[in-house]
Amino acid sequence: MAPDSFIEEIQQKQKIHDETSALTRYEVPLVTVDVVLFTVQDSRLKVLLIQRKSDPFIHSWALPGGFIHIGEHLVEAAKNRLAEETSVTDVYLQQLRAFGKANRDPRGRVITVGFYALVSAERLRPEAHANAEHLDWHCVTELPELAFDHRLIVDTALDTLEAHLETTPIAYQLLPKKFTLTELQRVYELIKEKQLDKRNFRKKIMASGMLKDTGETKMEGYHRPAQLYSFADTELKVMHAQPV
Amino acid sequence: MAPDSFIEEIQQKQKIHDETSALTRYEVPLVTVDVVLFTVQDSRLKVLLIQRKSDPFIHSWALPGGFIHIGEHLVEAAKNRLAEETSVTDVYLQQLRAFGKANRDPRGRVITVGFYALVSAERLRPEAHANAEHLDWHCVTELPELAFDHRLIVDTALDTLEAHLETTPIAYQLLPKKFTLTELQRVYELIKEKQLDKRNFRKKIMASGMLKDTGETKMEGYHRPAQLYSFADTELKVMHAQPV
DNA sequence: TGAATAGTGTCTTTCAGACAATATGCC
DNA sequence: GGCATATTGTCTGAAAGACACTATTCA
Repeated sequence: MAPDSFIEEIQQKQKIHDETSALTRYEVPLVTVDVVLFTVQDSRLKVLLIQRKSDPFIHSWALPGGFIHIGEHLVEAAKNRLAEETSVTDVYLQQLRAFGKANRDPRGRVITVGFYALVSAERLRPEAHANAEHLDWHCVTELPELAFDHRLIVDTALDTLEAHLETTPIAYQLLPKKFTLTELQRVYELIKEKQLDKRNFRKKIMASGMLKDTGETKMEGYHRPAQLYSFADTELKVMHAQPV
Repeated sequence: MAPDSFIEEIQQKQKIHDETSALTRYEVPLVTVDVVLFTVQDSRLKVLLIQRKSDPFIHSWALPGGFIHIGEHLVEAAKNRLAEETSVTDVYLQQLRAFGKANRDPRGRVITVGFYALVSAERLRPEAHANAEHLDWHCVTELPELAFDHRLIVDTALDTLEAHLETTPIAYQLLPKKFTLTELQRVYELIKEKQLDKRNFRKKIMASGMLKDTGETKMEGYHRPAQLYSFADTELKVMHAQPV
């Protein structure tokens, strides 16, 4: 091979233009993060999806995410890619696991670290949607076909979320700061996908000591107003800094 | 820069000699797998560690593991690196999660996917130790200082193992095919780090339907022989192929 | 007073945990 | 018989689950 064309080829390879060139350049697996962001809207559990603008899977829906930069901790990478792609910040983030089937990305070898995130509808800035035509919330029960193995990641997130619900006070991450017991029960019912008994639910929640009565009430419609509660442990409210 | 030296430099960069050159070559995070291999020996829960022969952390103890090859699924990579470094094969493998603090490897940006593995002492070939002077089992209660963030990975593995013990029949992975109820109870006690009541333990285990009475007995010492059991679900005995 | 949701208590069943005596084998 | 471990059942307390009526607000 002539030195000139060889240099050219090498120089070409050395330059990263976009995701695809990064993928073909190296002989090592690349690493991305993908975030399954949940919220509750209109009494439905929803996931934020982005419609892809490029191949592969052009026009398909996919999870927000992207490549990890060289100096970023994993959680930071997840936060940053989510913020860049969706303008959503200050979410509760938890790692699921790594997803690394050798053929999960047709462009090359890409391992992704999946996260789930929770955000309450009230914390969502409407601007996040304004500039992003190809970004939308989808009910977890009516998901479109997803790009890559993102369906597996979403399903893993749903299972993990349900398991965490029983062991960790995370449901409030999907609610406003002050909420009624009925609203809290709705969140549990949506995640567990089954109806719960009102008396048993309240008995259990109140016994757990998670909640603090704010003394305020909430009127909505022509009926008895409901007590408003907040989560008792303010320590738990700060974003969970997990070791990664 | 003269073309010749440029080509030379590029060619140099293109060649991966060892882990360190791979680490300095790329501007992207690299990915490894690390395996926390547990076994029960002499009534102790032990972890397999390797003494490092090179910097960083030279002479420190570390988990078996290594770089993921371009075509390997994650689990395959874990199996292969474990086999290469320790000659141990046919283990039960389960992913923990990705560990990716930006500074966890002083050589550069390395993200590792942690696994835990279970192997029964009887399945361990003695040869695995013969050729490997720098490879040894360590009691989980008396671990030396570990390289990198491997202590965090081991602690995560212990927590995960304990959690899985309650939800999945995995304890038999640490036992011979046929075992006594007392032996099974020892495994539970070692992992949970507390003593269990013999009657309550047997009641629960037998109620779960996990076990099958082999009809055989085991004599050991001058006392009543114990019944030998095996795990009932042969499906569960095959190595668990998880989606990655 | 009618409509709509908030709020509350009892009974039953199930599961976890404390607890001790008998059985079997070999010396 | 003595020794060592295997094997077995009852009682109690806690938590989960089934179940129905009263309270409050406004039109």
